[in-house]
Amino acid sequence: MSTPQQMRPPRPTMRDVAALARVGIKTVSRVLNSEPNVSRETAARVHLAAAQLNYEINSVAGNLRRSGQATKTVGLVVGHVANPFSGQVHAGVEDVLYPHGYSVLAASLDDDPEREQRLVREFLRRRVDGLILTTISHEQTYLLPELSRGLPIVFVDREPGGIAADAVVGDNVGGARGATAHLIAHGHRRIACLADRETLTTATHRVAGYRAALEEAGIEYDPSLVTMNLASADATCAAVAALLGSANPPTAVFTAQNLITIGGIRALRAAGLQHKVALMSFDDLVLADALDPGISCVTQDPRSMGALAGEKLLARLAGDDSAPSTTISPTTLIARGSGEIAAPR
Amino acid sequence: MSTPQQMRPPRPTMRDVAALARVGIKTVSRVLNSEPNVSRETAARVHLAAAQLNYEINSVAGNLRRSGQATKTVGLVVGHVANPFSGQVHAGVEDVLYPHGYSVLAASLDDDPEREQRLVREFLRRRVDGLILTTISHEQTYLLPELSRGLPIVFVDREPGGIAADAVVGDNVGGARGATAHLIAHGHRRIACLADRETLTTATHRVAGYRAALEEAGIEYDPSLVTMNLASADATCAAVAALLGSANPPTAVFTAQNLITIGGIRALRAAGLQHKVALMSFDDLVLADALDPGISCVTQDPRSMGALAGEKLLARLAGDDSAPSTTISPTTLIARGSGEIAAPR
DNA sequence: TTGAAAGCGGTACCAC
DNA sequence: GTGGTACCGCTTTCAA
Repeated sequence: MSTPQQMRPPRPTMRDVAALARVGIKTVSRVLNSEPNVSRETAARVHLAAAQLNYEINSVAGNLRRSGQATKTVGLVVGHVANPFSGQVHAGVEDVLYPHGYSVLAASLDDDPEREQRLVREFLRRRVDGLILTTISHEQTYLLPELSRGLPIVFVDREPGGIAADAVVGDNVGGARGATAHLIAHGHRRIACLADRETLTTATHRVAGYRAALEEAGIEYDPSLVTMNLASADATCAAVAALLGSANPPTAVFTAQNLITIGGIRALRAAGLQHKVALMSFDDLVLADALDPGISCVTQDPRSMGALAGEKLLARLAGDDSAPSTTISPTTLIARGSGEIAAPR
Repeated sequence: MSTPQQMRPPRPTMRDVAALARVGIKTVSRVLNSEPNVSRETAARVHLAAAQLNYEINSVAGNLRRSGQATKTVGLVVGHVANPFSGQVHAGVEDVLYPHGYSVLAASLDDDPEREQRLVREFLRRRVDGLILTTISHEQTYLLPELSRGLPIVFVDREPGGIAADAVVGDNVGGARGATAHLIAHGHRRIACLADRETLTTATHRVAGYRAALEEAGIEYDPSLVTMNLASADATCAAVAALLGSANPPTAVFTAQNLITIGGIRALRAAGLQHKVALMSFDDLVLADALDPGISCVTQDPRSMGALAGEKLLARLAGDDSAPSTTISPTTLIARGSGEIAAPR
């Protein structure tokens, strides 16, 4: 079998259209790009020829010569395309960039730090005009050459390490503090905190918010109530089960991420304690209101975070060269029942 | 303010690397593409120069001249990137295509039929090597020229209309029949069916499966129990509430899509009937097992559907020119409680 | 082993 | 209004 491409009829080029319309190639270019100074009849002939050949302009070739080799493409790296949070970020980015003619090359880390650099490298080879990144590795100094070259890079959800760059993140400290304070307001003093990997600023900031709330209430910090590096719902379920079975169990639980919340819910239900032990989640879940009790949470707006990141990128693309800034997207507390269970006395 | 691009230091080209390494440009190309017939010392000089300049090869320019102008890019259109189902499909596609060097341009329809053609057109302009599409418009004859040109196109989740092309879909008829038969086996004879827009084959096939199960059991079809064109959870909630309040209400409900299921759950709970009226869902939901009762469902595997679509595309890309085929991905029935509520007698 | 020249499919610039 | 020609950054071809 020979090369498959050779068996296919070749795609028409501008030259083919020009020949059929009996005009110069430059005139075809003018017509198809809606440039001025073409007579109506000539334009009509060109459009007819293009339609007959089913010609579609080749923007890849065009962009090669065009202004500064812009490709009108941006690269988006998210934690995992299958995670609803990532999907919302993607949607927000799309909302903002598509109307401006940008396409989005999307890829996911799959929770694999190795992939981060590989994906970015692939995007650079494709000469994307900008990058929107959710990172997983600890630092991003490998991006320094690109940054100094002026490539717009915006981080979303997680702040970059080792470099100064734009970022859009949720109010991790404030949200966690609010959630914890909410539990304290309902009389709890022994509050467990379950969080993600400590290489992620999202996780460390949420734990920091938790501690801040304790401190403000004058409650002593008990490290045995805090478990970090939880990477799955199952691991969380086991961790919570262990806490509940301990000598001095918590009366409330703060789960600092959506998968972790699922594990926490499972553990409480397995122990039959879902109406006894309070639960506050960081991030919302579908059907969280249909559970009994409903799951109280502080929630971010990932779609708006994606949109904010897209807007920041557009601004940079348009020449904004102000100092890098971090935008903090607010969180909202939603009370549904699980967070309002009072502490026993 | 002048054009921002002009203020940025220009990105180095192969010529810059060649000059610094004092070799010809073709030698740089050979080294960076790991082609044979280059001396070790020359290769070392080139690598050093490339590293000094932070040079990254421009695959866009390269692909312009390279074999058949392949761009190593595929376009993916999904229903909505923010929908977990779409995210899973995306993940499956990525799993298969990335190891083969393809990048994925992803875009979502946002439930807007208008967007479908615009997005496809944009992908064609970018000369993607293939297309994986979840469609929303009723027919896709506009793709005929591309199909006859040999562009690989694989439909996923929903079958194409008016054209013969590869497709990967769930077992909509079989899954719906199984779900309905499950309810019948628990004594139900008045089973409501709530489904999506009738322009979608997924919706019509699921209703067909529902009817097939009734027929097999010798139950007469009652059109008043079937509501189609439900586009949201809220609309479904209202529709179910109306059915429950009618003179001869259903004893069981089959919700034929995940958003519709959410509406159904809300309606049953609002009426306090979640333990009286049985519910079977098409597609699973996060936390469906944590509800009381747990939500029984037939579930597809969207990630595997995405992967199957990716594999079909790879085969076409490799020259497979067999007749278009439709792959049916099986469904699994998961019993959790809501589907096993017996009919009153 | 190496490199000069042509060309991929368009756009920029400048004559006509 | 129209079109020729150089050229974007790379690969291909072919000669040295």
